[in-house]
Amino acid sequence: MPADASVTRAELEARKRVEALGIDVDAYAAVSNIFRVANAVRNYTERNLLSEFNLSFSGFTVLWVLWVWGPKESYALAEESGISKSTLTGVVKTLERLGLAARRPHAADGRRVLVRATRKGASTMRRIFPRFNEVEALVTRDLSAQEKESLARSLRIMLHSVEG
Amino acid sequence: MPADASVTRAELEARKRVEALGIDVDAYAAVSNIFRVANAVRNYTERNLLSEFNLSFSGFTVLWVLWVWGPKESYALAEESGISKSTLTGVVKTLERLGLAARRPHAADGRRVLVRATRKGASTMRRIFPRFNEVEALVTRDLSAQEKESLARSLRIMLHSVEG
DNA sequence: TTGATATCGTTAGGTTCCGAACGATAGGAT
DNA sequence: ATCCTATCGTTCGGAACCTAACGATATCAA
Repeated sequence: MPADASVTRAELEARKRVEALGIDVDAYAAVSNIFRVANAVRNYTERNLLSEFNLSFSGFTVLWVLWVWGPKESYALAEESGISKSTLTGVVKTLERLGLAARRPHAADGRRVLVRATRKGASTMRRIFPRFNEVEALVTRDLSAQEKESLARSLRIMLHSVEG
Repeated sequence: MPADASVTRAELEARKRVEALGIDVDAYAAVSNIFRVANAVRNYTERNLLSEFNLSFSGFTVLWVLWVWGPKESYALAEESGISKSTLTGVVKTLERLGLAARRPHAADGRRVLVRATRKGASTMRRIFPRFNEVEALVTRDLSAQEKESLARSLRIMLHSVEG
């Protein structure tokens, strides 16, 4: 059975409601479906994988960034993780409580703090990430390699537009 | 100047870190960029548009659903908005405080509650939605119509995979 | 009619999340 | 040396967010 790519009932209803307003329907369809998918994958992952490790999606993301980039200052870590620095304070506290991350003062600048993944944090990521990627593979299983690449490419272009 | 669709430095770093783990890189690239874009657009919209109306992104989404579908029971409203029913209770409280939504008991079933957009809620949506769509158009401005359609199509396929 | 079971929305408890305000530190300028 | 300003991470207050548990209502069987 081929995968279903038909427009959902919700989308049709929405279009009917706004079609008199001079709306860019293609832009609406693209963006609204990004939110739907992001939401669905996030919830799925939190329930079926991250809860096992007492990690929130943000906690996972922050730990992931530390794992990939190595120790990072708070501001840059928040930026890269897509959360505010005040939120980061709380998330890092939780990671510290779980023994997955640690803080240390900057050698030369008393204001700054360096956050790093602990050995336990790194080994946890090595266990989680392959399973996270299994979810990524699962949710993209009905896309061809070419479709996946095209999807990623379009999203990178959008990222450039919204961040620029 | 053509839009930039090159792989970001963050992505390259991530690939280096995980390439020994037998990872599906195409799936990773597709999914991780969905999160990045969703996050960026959400934050951008909350700061530059919704804050003007004291609305959170969830508040906007719930009100949007009510506007499009008409009165809805709590469970269905939560489902369609992509949040849990307990979260919905709080969001609807906020919308009621703002005078944008109202609750009424179900005629035949004492357990159920119907939520609807007020007149003020509807008029607020008529003001917000065109501007929200402007943001959608902005963030997709460097995609062709065909690329936008293809993007939405791929996302619908993914939604089907993760929700099925 | 009563009792067991299911369903609906809310509450409870705890984490995440944000912007704004705050202290502490840094780095110039004079 | 001492201001002035900028920057860093934290705290604060309030909303959003989840799961689990709860009361109220509904449903159906005995």
